[in-house]
Amino acid sequence: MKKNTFDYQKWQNERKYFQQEGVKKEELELEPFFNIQEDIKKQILTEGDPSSEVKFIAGVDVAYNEVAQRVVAGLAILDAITLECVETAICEDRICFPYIPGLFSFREIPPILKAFEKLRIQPDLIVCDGQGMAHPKGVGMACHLGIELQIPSIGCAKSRLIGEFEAPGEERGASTPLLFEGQEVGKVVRTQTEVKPVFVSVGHMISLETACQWVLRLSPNYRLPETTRAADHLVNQTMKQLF
DNA sequence: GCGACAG
DNA sequence: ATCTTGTCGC
Repeated sequence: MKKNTFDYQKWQNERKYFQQEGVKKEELELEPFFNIQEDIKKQILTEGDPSSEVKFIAGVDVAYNEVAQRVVAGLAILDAITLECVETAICEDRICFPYIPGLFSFREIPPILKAFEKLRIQPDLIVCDGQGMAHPKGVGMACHLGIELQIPSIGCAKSRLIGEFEAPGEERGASTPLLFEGQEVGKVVRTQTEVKPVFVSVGHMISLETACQWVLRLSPNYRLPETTRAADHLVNQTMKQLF
């Protein structure tokens, strides 16, 4: 089996790279990706409170059709005050990377960046449907995207990837630390009373506390932030219509 | 060696 | 992620 030498620039420019090479998940050389994650990790800023400047917030989500090998990445820009969707953007493309826990961002970021290019409004904050620093190497997709775009970002995942935690209180707003190797890498946050909590972690240029405040503010009526819900609806609707 | 494992 | 019916409730 020939080994693939990974070129990040090429990967970003030609998202069909792996598909063209016919690289299977099992024979994928992981070291190059770990090295990229190491570089990204050094750039992560875990402090910041952009709240006063936040006018627009981007929700990000991606839908897949494995059979057709197609992917739809979607962005929903919400007004930070009214939570109304003021702009959307999508990118429909071929799937370029397999799903591998820990390397999730390499699968989702290419089409997401394409969608960002189509945006008229530049958001002041990004909420991702996945982990930030609550990741085996501390570099979840929210970190990767935040670094790539140099925009404050939050990871808000529906389930756990790493770490241990105690269940938070049943009341909306309750939270407990998510611990990994002796460090607090995120928070388990109850966004709705007696509803399964979400996993919040820092992406880039924001503190964990501020990130949790935003997730709560963005989830007044449902378990997930309105940003994620809007983006989710957008990509599912688009994929459905596309078949 | 045996599970666990964001979407 | 996606495959999938009905059903309970506001």
